[in-house]
Amino acid sequence: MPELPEVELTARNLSSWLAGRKIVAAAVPRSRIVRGASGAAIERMLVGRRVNGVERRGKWLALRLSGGAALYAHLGMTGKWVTRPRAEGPLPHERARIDTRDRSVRYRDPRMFGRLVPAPEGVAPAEWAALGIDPLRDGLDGERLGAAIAQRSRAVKEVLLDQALIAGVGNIQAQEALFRARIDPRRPTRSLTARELAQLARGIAASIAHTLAVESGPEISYVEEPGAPNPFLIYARQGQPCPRCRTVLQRIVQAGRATVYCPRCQRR
DNA sequence: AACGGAACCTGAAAGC
DNA sequence: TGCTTTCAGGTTCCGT
Repeated sequence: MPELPEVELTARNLSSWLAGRKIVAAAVPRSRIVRGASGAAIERMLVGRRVNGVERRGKWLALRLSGGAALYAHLGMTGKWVTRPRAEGPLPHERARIDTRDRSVRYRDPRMFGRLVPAPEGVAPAEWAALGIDPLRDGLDGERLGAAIAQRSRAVKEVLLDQALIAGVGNIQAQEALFRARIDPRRPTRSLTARELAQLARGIAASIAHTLAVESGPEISYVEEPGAPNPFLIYARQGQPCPRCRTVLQRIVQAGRATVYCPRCQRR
């Protein structure tokens, strides 16, 4: 279940697998992942084209193709791009495959919340165009963060999940960043001081950098998967002691999503 | 306009 | 053991 760091690592992997190479075959069976187009249309767009590069913005990916075309992709909750030998058969929940002369790249997605959006003329889908500041691509400091979110009255944790404001932060990164910044997730966003906004911007950057460092590799594991380690400071650690002050971490629900926080060292 | 809640899906873990 | 419930890091849509 990917957020900015996992999508960034996916973009790097896809780039190393595909950039500069020609697509010799593609298979995109009909599924709800493909909307507003047919799988066959995606196959036609891909085959014969060269992959110029892979771009990420927020939780979206863009495969830039020769001739000005692009394939936009979102991983949803359970989407994952992996590479396999061309001779290997379809993986469980495989929704697409892209083959070069010497490798096969597969898209797996059990829950099918992901998306594949063809753009033969390169025109980005509305979801891509609507994305806000990307902390990794655009850089984020207290001032820019404040300009994006400061007037909001909703809880800061909920506002951080709005992709139109800050792109790529999801339920884990929001919790981790607020913990690092020592800010209570329930605080009305507009109550944050300039100093706290600066701390939060640093917290977001630090959490993303930490996640990138610990998760990099050709098969990115998501923390909710069976047997996967939890590399996070507080995510899903309710009931455990705070790593900073040993107070028991609490779990609450905000806008239908779980939030874990330390009631002592995250300031109200 | 903004908000909460349900919906979209499957699979694994926890509960009974 | 096996059935039921809950939960999951995604977005979107609908009613208020």
